[in-house]
Amino acid sequence: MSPASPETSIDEVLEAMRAAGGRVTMQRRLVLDALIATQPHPSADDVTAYVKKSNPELHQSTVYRTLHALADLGVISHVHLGHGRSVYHFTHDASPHLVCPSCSTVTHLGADAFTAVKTFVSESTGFELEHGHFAWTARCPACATTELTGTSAGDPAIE
Amino acid sequence: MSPASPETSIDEVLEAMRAAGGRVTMQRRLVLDALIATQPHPSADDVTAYVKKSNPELHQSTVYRTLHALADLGVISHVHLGHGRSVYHFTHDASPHLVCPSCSTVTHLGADAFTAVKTFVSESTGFELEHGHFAWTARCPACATTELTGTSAGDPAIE
DNA sequence: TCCTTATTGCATGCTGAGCGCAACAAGGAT
DNA sequence: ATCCTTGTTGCGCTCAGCATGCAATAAGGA
Repeated sequence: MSPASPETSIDEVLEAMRAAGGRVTMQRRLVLDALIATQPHPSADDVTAYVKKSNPELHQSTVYRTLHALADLGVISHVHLGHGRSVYHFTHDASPHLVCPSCSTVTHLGADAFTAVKTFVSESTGFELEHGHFAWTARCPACATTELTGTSAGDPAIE
Repeated sequence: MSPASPETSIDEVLEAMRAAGGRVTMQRRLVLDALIATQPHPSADDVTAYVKKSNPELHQSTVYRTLHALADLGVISHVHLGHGRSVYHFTHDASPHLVCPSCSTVTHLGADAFTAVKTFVSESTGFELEHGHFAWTARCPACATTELTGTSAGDPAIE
């Protein structure tokens, strides 16, 4: 997949971990690999599954711990998509995730649009919106037109 | 607590359940009571705890099932606040919940502000924002001023 | 090369939520 | 007022997602 921006270069990230007193292990390299390969919206399970395809012995808790370490480093963060599910993305993705309540498709609000919204909310309420931690529910254009009939009914793919 | 708006009148809601083919039971009345008493941001556990204070024999799964029934009826909906936690609110609260990443305080974006944001997003992206299912992360004014120093550090009260 | 200590793998634990089933009861029909 | 259908309840169990204690292992500075 696209090597993404500078700070997602695997070696750079690993170097940052080392600088922070951590250690560079094969497992962490593999998890980072998988994280990049499974972008843009992998769950912890997705990452684990990807790694295990080539390295079945790598344990799930190692993935979770690496994910935590990366989050502590500020390189990635996770977003809750509903119920237990949450997905991981590189921090430089600076706009909210949008989840369609009908088809569960995950997209991003554009950074520009987010900035505009953020500014508006900040000026009118004093709250500083952040794009992390939670997805925003937003019916995608396709579903919005398809389901002009039912108001709140539909098929709640996301709960 | 405040009896809230018309459709949160307990009897009215119970009548709606009956009209929908459901049955009016003491348990449901108790859960509704608790739901109102514990507003504005009760978790399923909060509701259960409240009910059990006076009716210890009412089982937790009854609470979950009643909550589901009320959600099916469209009377309430739940919002994910992070990890496992989710809170229930009456559907007429028509704006997103805001959770401060520092102090965990839960508030609402005003309905007017939400409408403005929704319109903007709809016109610029075609996505129809909804206020349900997920809270929005927003640093509250108090924390925003307090933590001018740390950019993304702070104390992640919410993960 | 050595030695400290971060990390791993495994098993186990935890929390929020949901389900199957038999007993029970709401409430329309009689 | 009584009956009978069928939605609900309480209980115990399951499940998914995530975390953690511990002994063994290995990174990497000295």
